[in-house]
Amino acid sequence: MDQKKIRVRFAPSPTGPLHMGGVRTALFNYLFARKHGGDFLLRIEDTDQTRYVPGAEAYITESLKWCGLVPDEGPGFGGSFGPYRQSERKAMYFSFARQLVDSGWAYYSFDTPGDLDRLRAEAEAAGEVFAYNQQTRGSLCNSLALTPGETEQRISSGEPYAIRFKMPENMDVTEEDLIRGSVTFNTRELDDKVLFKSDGMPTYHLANVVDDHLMEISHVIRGEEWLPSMPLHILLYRAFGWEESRPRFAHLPLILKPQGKGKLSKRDGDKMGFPVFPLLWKDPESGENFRGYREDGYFPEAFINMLALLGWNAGTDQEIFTMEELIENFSLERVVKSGSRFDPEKTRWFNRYYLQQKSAAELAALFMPLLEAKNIQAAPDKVVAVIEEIKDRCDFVADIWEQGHYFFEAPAVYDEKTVAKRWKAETPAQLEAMAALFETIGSWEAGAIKEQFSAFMNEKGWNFGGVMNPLRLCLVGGNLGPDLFRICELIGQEETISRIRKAVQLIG
RNA sequence: GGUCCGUUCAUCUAAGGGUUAGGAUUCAAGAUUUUCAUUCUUGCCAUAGGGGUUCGAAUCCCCUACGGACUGCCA
Repeated sequence: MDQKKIRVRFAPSPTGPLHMGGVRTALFNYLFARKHGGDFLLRIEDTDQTRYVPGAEAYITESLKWCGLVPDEGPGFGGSFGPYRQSERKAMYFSFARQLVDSGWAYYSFDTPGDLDRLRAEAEAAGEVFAYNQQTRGSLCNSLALTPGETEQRISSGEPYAIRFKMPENMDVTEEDLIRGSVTFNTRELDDKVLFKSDGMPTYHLANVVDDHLMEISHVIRGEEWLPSMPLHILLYRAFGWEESRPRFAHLPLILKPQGKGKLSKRDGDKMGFPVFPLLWKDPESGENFRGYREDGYFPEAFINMLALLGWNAGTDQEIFTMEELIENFSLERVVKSGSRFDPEKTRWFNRYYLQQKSAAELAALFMPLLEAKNIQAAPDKVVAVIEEIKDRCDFVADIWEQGHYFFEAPAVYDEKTVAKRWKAETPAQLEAMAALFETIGSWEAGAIKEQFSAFMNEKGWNFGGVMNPLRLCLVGGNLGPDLFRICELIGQEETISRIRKAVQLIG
C-alpha cells in the first residue's frame, strides 16, 4: 500500500472569534502534520451567508500566527489546492450534489423552512421529535414522493429546492476512529440531511466532503461535536465513489467549563474571570469586548503548552514542552477520550514558568512599553536590575508593575495594617536619625548601606526589626518587597532619604 | 425523547490483568526570607455504584447512575 501524503486541515467557520477549543483543534492538526512531514491547511468554511461576521477570518489568521500555527496552505498562505474559502468555490458544489441525485443517493426537496418549522412545532406539541428521514420523506414534498413530471414542473418553474441525502435504510456504518476506536451507527437512526441549500450554497456536509477529497486530505481531526455526522460523511465518500482515498477520522474530546455543566462557551470568560479567546475580540455587532490571552499577558508558548496538555500527554511526567518537543512527541493515540475541564490556575502556572525562563533583559524589553504608557522615564539598566530583584514574584509581565511600582514612583499610600503593626512611638525619631545617617553615606550600594546601617543600629542598640520594617514601609508603602538595601540602592540615595522624610511627615 | 461518546485525587492526567494507584496544579503545614513573595520539604486527596470473568481487575464483559455531544436549508 503506497503511503499517501499526510494532509490535514483546520476548517473553521468565520462566524465569530476562534475560541480556545478551536485553537486546540488547530494545534493538534498542526502537530500531527508536522510530526509526519505533512501539510497543514486552513480552509474557511463560509457557506452560511447569514452568519458571516466581518473580521472573523482575519481574527482566525492572526490567532494562528500568534500561536505559531502557520498554515502551509490557505487563504493568504498560498497552496495549489485553492481557493481555500468555500464561498469562492461555490460554483463547483452544485454539480456534485446533482451527481448524487442522478445516482439515486440524493433527492430534491421542496419543503420550505417554514413548512419544516411547523412540522417541528407540531411534533413538539405532541411530545415528539420531527425528523426528515426514511420514515417521513415519503409523505413530504420531495422528488421521492412526487411524480417525475411534478418534480420536473416545479424545478422548471423556478421553485426553490434543497437537495437532501437519501439515507440508506437499516445499514450499519462502522468506522475506526483514531482516538475512540470502533464506532458504529445504524442509518435507521439518521436523517436525510440537506446537502445543498435553496440559496445556492452547499451545507457543511457536502462542502466538507467534497473539499477534503479535492484537497487530498488524509486525516480529519476535529471536535467531538462532529462525531454524530461521521456516518453521513462516510456514506458521502461512498456515494461519490471516493472510498478508496477517503480520509481517516479522529474526534477530539471537548473542553469543558472549569465549574458547572457543559462545554466551555464564549460567555464563561466574563463570568469566571479568564479569557476563552486567544486574542482580544471586539464584537462588531454589539461593540462588546471579549478578552484574549495575548492581551491578558499570556505568552503564546504558555498558552499552547497548556492547550496541548488539555486532552493529551506524552505518557511521561513531562509537562513543559516547546513546540518542537510537542511535534516530536505527539500522537493521536495519546489523546484522551473524555472531555477535559479547563483549569485557569494551571494556565497561570504555565505562564509563570515561561516568564521565569526569560532573562531580566528580555522581560525589560516587554515591560518598557508599560512604563512608557505610564509616562515614567527609567534607565534601561535600572529596569533590568529591578526585574532581576522581583521577577520571581511575577506570573505576568504586568505583575512587574504590581510588584515593583515603588522602584519607579514614591508610594502614594501606606498600608494601614502595616502602619498599625510596625509604626511605634519611637519610630519617627529613629527614621529621622536614619535619614541623617544615609546622607553621610558616600558609596550608595546595598552592601555599604547595610554595613553602615548595621553599625549604626548596634551603636544605638536598637532592635533591627523595629527599624527595618518601618523603613520598608516608607520606601515601598507596605510590608513587601525584596532586600531592603537593594531597594535603597535602586531607588537612589536622594529618593530614599526623601521618602523617609515624607513618610515621617505623613504618618507622624 | 432518540442516537452516539465518555467516567481514576477538587482540577489536568499516568498505570493497556499483578505498583504502597504515580506526576502536575490547587490547597494545608514546616523550613528559609529580621518583611512579603519566591524557593525547598512534607502532607491532604481518587479508580461512580452493582454484578460477573480471573489465582489476581482501575484495566475485560454486563447492568445502573451520572456527565457530554448531536438531533437546523448553522458549522
